[in-house]
Amino acid sequence: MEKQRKVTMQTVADEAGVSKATVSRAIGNYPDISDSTKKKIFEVMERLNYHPSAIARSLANRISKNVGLVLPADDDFFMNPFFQESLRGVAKTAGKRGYDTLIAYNGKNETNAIKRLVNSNKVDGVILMRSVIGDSTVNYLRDIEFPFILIGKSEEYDDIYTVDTDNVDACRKLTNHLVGLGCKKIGFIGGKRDSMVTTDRYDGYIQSIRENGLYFSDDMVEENEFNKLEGYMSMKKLLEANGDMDGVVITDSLIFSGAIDYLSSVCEEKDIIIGAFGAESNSFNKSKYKVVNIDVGSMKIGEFSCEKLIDILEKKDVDLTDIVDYKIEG
Amino acid sequence: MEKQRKVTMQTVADEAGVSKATVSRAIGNYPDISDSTKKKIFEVMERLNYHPSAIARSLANRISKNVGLVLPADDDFFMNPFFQESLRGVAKTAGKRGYDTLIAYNGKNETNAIKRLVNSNKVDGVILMRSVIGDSTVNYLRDIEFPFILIGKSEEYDDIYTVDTDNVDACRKLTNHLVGLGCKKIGFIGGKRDSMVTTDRYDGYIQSIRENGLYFSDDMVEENEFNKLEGYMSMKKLLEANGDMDGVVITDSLIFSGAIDYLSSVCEEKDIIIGAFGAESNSFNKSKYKVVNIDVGSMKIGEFSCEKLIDILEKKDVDLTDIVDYKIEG
DNA sequence: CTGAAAGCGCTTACAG
DNA sequence: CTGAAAGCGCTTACAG
Repeated sequence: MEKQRKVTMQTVADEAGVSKATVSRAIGNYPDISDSTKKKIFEVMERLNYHPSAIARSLANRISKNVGLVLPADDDFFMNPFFQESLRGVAKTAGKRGYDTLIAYNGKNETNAIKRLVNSNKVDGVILMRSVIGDSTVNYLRDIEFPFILIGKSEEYDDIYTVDTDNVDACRKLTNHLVGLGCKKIGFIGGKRDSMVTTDRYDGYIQSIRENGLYFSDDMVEENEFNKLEGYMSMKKLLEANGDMDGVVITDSLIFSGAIDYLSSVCEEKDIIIGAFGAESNSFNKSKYKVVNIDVGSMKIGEFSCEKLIDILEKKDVDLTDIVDYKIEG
Repeated sequence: MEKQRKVTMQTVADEAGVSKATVSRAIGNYPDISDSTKKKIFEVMERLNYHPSAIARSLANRISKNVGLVLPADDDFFMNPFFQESLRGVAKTAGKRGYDTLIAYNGKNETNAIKRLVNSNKVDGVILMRSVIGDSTVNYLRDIEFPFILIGKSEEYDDIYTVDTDNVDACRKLTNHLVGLGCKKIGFIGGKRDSMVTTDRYDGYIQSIRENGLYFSDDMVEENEFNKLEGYMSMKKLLEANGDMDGVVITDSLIFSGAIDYLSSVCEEKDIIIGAFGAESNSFNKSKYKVVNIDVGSMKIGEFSCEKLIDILEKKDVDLTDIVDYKIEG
C-alpha cells in the first residue's frame, strides 16, 4: 500500500473544487448544500479515502464523542460480573451512537481520575459505575455541572441523573420469596457497607424479616468485601453460628460463588435455600442446592446509562431517575 | 462554586506576564526555562486551576495519549476472564504512563472498528486482544504502519510486535504433567479452531500424547465456543464416548467451568484429573476433582502489551516478540 | 532564556 | 447554496 501523505479536508475541498466550509457542511449533512456538490464531495472523499480528524473536530466544536468511565482501583469490583456486564453495555451503546468509551485509571483516587478526564476535555460526559456513600466524585461533577450518570443512587442529592435497581424492593421480594419456599431462618451476606447497593439490599432484607415475623439476630448477618474468598468465609461463619439456618440471601455474585463453593465442600448436605443477586452470572450449574436468582440486568443498566448520558449530551429530554426492572428466577 | 470561564494557556500567560510559548515550555518541562519563570508559571496555573486541553495538544502535536482497544463483538470473549484480566492490565499500565484507554465497538466487524479508531486520530496505537487466523485487522494495521501490539501470535507475519504465551509448550507440559500424575487416556477440550491459541494448545497436547505414546482417537477431542454451556456439553460428550478417560486438558477457563459443572452434576464419581488453562480464574474451590491449573498471567500480558506499545510510541527499543511465563499449579 | 508567528484540521457565524 | 475568515487551544521551528 502506498504511503500517502495525510489527506485533510483541504485536500478534499481542492479536489472537489469547493471550499473547506462546504466540505465540512456536506459531512455534517447540512440541509442547504446542493445535492450535486454533496455528491461530488462524497465521491472525492471516497476516492481519496478521506477520514475527518476527530481531534480537530473536537477542538473546533468542543465535542469529543467520548464517554468516560473510571476503572475501579480495587480488583474485586473490576472482576465483578456486574461491572463487566455494565461496562459492556456502556461500550456497546456508545458505539451504536457514534461514541467511544474512554477508560481512565488513576490508582486509588477515583475523583482525581475523573478530574483529569474532565479537565482534559477528552470526554463529553462520564458514567459512574457505582455509588459509594459520601462519594466526593458525585459532588465534584455536580458542582462543575459536568454531564454524568450515576449507576446506583445518591443518598445526598436528588437532582442528579441516576439509573438504578430498586434494591430495597428487590431484596425484600427475594427474601419474601425464600419465605414462600418455606424458609424460617434466613441469613444475609452482603458486600461492603459503604456501598449504597449493600445498605439498600440489607434494608429490604430486614423489612422482609420483620413483615414475616422471622427470627433474627446479629450473627445472621455477614458483610465483607465483594469477592469469592470472603463469600466462602462468610458462609462458613454463618453456618457455624447458625446450624439451623434454612435460607440465606446473598447480595453479590462473587460472594455467592464463594458461598456455594463452601457449601459444596462440606460433607453433610445442608437443607438450605439460597437467594442471590447475580447467581446466574456465575454458572448455569444446577447444584444440589436450591438457588433463587435475582437478575438486575447489569448489561441493561449499562446500556440505559449510556443511552441516557448521550441523550443529555444531545439535549434530549430525560428523566432524572430511571429504575431498571429486575427478575426473580427459581 | 463559581462558574468560571475557561482558563486557557493564554490566561495563564497573561497572568504570569509571559508568552504562551513559555507557558507551554514550562509545562512540557523544557530544560531552558529559567527556574524563576517556571516557578511563577506553576504558581499561576495552580491559582487559576488551569488544566491544559488534551485535545488542543493532540491537534498540535498529533499525540492523543490514548491507547485503543476494540471490544469484541461476541459476548463469550468479552466475558472471558482472559479478556477481562488483560483489559485491566492494559488500562492500569496505560494510566500509570499517562495514557487513557479508548474502547471502540463496531458491531460485527472488528477491522472497521479499528479503522475508525485509527483514522479518527483518537489513538496513538492499538492493542489487539486476540489473534484470529487470517485476521485482516493485523493486515491493515501492518500495511499502514500504525503502531500496534498483537496479543498472541500471527501465523503470517514475523515482523509485528507480539506478546504471547508459549502455548504449544505450555499445553505440552500440562499434558505431560497429567501423565506424570498417572493419566493414561487424556482428552482435550478447546475453544474455536480459528484462534491461534486453540491450535497451539492443541499442538502441544498432541505432542505430549505422541511423546508419551498414549492412546488417542478423534472422539477424545472437542472443540467449541469459549463458553460455559459448551464446556458442559463437551465434557458430557467426551465422557459418554470415553468412559475410561482418566484425564482431560481444557484450554479455557469458561470451558473449564462448564466442564466441572457437568462433572459435579453426574452422580457416580469419576476418577479423572483435569488440567485447565485459567482454572483459578473461576474459583479457588477445591472440588472433589483433582485440578491442575495453568496460569498464563493474563493481567501481566495486558500490562506487558501496553508497556511495550507505549515504549514503541516513545521510540524506545523493544523486542519484536515477548513471551510471558506461565505457571503450572497443582 | 523567551517571544512572535505559523500551523495542527476542523467548525461556524457572517456575508453574499 | 457557497466562501473567506476567525477561532478552537495548544506546539514548535525560527530568531534573537
